[in-house]
Amino acid sequence: MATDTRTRMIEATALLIRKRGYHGTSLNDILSASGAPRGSLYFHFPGGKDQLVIEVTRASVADVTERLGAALLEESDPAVAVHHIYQSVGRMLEENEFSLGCPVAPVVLDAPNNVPDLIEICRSAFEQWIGLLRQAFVRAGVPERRAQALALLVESSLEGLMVIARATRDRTPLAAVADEVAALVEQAVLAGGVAHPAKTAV
Amino acid sequence: MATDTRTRMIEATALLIRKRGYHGTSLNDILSASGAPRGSLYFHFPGGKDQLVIEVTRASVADVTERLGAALLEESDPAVAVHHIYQSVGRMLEENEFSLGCPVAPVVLDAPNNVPDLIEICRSAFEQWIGLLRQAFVRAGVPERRAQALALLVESSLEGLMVIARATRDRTPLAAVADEVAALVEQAVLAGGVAHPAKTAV
DNA sequence: TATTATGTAGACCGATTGTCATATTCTGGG
DNA sequence: CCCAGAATATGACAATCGGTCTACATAATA
Repeated sequence: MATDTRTRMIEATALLIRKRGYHGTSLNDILSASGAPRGSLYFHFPGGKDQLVIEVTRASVADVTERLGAALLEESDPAVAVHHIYQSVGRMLEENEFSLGCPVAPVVLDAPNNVPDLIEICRSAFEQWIGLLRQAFVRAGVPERRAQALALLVESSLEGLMVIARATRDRTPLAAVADEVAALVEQAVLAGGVAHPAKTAV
Repeated sequence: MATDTRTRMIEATALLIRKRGYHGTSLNDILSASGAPRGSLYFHFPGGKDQLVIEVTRASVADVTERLGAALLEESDPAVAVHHIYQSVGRMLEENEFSLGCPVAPVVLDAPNNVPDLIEICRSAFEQWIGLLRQAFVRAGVPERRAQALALLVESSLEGLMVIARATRDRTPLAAVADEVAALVEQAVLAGGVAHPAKTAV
């Protein structure tokens, strides 16, 4: 039974942070959302709110990492995989009426600087996600350097789109960017097997 | 002077919100940062914190809009202009030791849902910025639809990069994505004036 | 029954927001 | 030069909320 209360707390907190950020989520919110009594929080998380948020963020990141990795592995063409990823983010936003975003962004923008563990978790989250994307591109023949740039482009645009879509309550930007980026990835894959990539700008 | 205190409050709040978000910024923080006493806040902003944040966000958005518009006008080649924009965001991040981000994102992720004015300001901010980018691309000969997709890509990646760079305390992702996106814009400009979006212009 | 592991309740205290009565500064008219 | 009154500034105050902690209750075990 212990774990039940504990996991309910973690899940409730994960949702609330994605909705309202670190400071926007109070213990009262967490308790009423998880139906747990006040004191239980300090039994399960002696470190208080910070410890709870750290565990929540760790779990959320692991979840995203797993799903991102799976999505990239089940499609051999990374352009298709990338397209799927944008679609699934769009679906997630719509299903939650645009009130939910990335679990990491609110922590980065909102969290107190005096919790180094939390910042490290966020840093490593982005590193992992970008790394997964880069690897997928490399596997498809894109040169390392270009693969990294594309991975950054995909990850950053997704992160940004989650913010923009939340403000505009509109899913269509996701689709437009998905097309553009998928085409670019496709092009990089084709160019990667052949000569050298177009890298010059201006 | 009255306006002096008022503007100092607005400027202090703008900074704090970009650093720590809506809920992470307390009235005490604002007061001590602006050197104003408590009561003055409610004299200048009878609506309290919400009114203050609304005015602050409006001002910040106007500022960004103005600078973005100027950056896009002073360069005829939008690829170059886009490159400059990424650079200037990177510079801003570095100069502030990666503790500052977009003024709108924290409000979107963090703000209370019961202030519709605030949400509307954020929605319209993204609309304006994307519109400015789209117009610049259209002026350079990119078809409307493609221009919109590219504008979304630029804006979303910038927004995302500000979050990622803050977590990683690293400016290099900005440069990598800037190269990639500028090349893509260049390509779209070349293709736009001509016939069809064909192969890569190496 | 005694002891320990697990879970709960609510008191505590500082922080936060918003209000108010009073002080000070500014302004123009006599 | 002074004064009336409008505009602005001030910090003490109340109400609420937030996070933390200690004392208590229950269940399992020996």
